[in-house]
Amino acid sequence: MVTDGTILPVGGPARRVDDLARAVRELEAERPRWVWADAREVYPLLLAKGVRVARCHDVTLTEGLLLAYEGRYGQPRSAKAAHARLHGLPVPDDRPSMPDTLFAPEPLGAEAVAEVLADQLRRIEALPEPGRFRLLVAAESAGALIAAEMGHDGMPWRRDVHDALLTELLGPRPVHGMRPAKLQALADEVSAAFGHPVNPDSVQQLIKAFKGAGVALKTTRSWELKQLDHPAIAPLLAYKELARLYSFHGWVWADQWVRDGRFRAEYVVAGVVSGRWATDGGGALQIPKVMRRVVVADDGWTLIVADAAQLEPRVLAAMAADGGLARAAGEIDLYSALAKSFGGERANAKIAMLSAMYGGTSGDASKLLAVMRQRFPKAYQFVEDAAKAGEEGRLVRSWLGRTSPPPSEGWKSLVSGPEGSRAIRDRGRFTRNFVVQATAAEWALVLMAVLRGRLSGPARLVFFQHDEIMVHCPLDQAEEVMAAVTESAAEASRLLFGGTPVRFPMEAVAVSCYADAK
DNA sequence: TGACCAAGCGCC
DNA sequence: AAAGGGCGCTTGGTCA
Repeated sequence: MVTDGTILPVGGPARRVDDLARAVRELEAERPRWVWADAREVYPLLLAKGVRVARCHDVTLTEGLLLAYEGRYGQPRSAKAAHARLHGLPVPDDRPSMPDTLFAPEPLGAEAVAEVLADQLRRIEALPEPGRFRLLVAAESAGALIAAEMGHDGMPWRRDVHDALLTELLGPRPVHGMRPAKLQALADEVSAAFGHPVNPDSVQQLIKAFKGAGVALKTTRSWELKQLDHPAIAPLLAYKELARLYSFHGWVWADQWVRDGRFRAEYVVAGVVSGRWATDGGGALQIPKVMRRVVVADDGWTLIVADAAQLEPRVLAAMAADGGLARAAGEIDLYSALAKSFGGERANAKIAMLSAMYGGTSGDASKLLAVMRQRFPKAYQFVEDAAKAGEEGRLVRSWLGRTSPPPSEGWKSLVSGPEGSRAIRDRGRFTRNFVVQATAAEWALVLMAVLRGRLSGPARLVFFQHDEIMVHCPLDQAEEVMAAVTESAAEASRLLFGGTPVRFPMEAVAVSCYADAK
């Protein structure tokens, strides 16, 4: 627990404090922007003491953004490393692959952090679009606060409902090392269908067993299995689905991750190169939809759930300033609005957009992409340029300046070899997708930062999944929180794209159970 | 025994 | 319904 530290006011002398949490609480009344080396190390300790802050500048996250922009992706980004670089000293390695050096025993002094901050602000001002990058830094730093708060507050998770659901699907919780009854019954059915014991968790055993039954398989992916006709298929598919539920989000998982009626996830801000969040244990971003019925608001409280509709194509329309696409993106259902350009077929419009953003080539994609190129030339060109940059080994950037990692040495050597064209295509698909995914991620980050600032009283953000948010609040706050969500979406759009005609609809619903949100 | 990889599939 | 970019997480299986 942090009970002492140093506070360095702007322009003033450093002040040692015995009780850092208390000092922060008192100074927070003036709404300062706290600068700290790493929110992940500081903020959970403050939250544990009941202290929350409105704004911060996270030096580590900012250094990561700046290094990537400068083409130095992957260099140590901690405040300590940044300080060492400034002074030409040996740089401590703080990459995730070096866990034992992640938390330096000796923290950086406040004066040194201030020095790194000043350097960062200089580097930001020297960028071609400092205003955009400042917004990115503010949103990323707000994300650090939100991630820590969500980990602290937790999403409501009813263990009794969870247990009932698992028991219904799998049978009662088994003793250690045993399969639940229904899972074992399915495994027995699979073995019976082959006439000998087969472990359905073993790819090797399955492929061998199918080979013995005259069925040649390259993989045991469910979509491949579904095309086969064999008595083992049905129980095997059922087994795979339930086994995943059991091992990923079963009783053992709940023992580890659910306490006091809350699932406390460990989010990793900027854990994905595109700026999406990742998780460090708990799998908060991969909770199966069937588990949503376990997320239930407290008595007298409600869950406000909202997701941004068709966020990525809207982001593309706004970035590319494509008039036609922007007009379609002024509608609630973008794909329906596009349908008439694609022979009246909404599904075709969707394929065309997704193929453009992800680099798809299968099926009807190329024909539909030709239509896209003709009808929405600026949007088409925007993603083509991103793909070309990647294929040529160049960097690409999001709207606010988050920058893709440079190609690896391995890629560069691959390019001239026999696998070269494949490597080039893969890299093009990556950068094509990066500009859209990264900008969508920063839109969502800005939305959350704005929304967090608008929440009052006990309302709390408790869940975030790429383009979807959840707020837990007392019932009588439901209306104001729903309005705040919609207003925050509009504000995020304005902050990123100014007066774009593109709309970013974010309809919020109030439900007592997450499963009722759709 | 532990480290590491591949397969597979959940989410967006 | 999926295609396809990004992830996390578990199991089985191999190798030192």
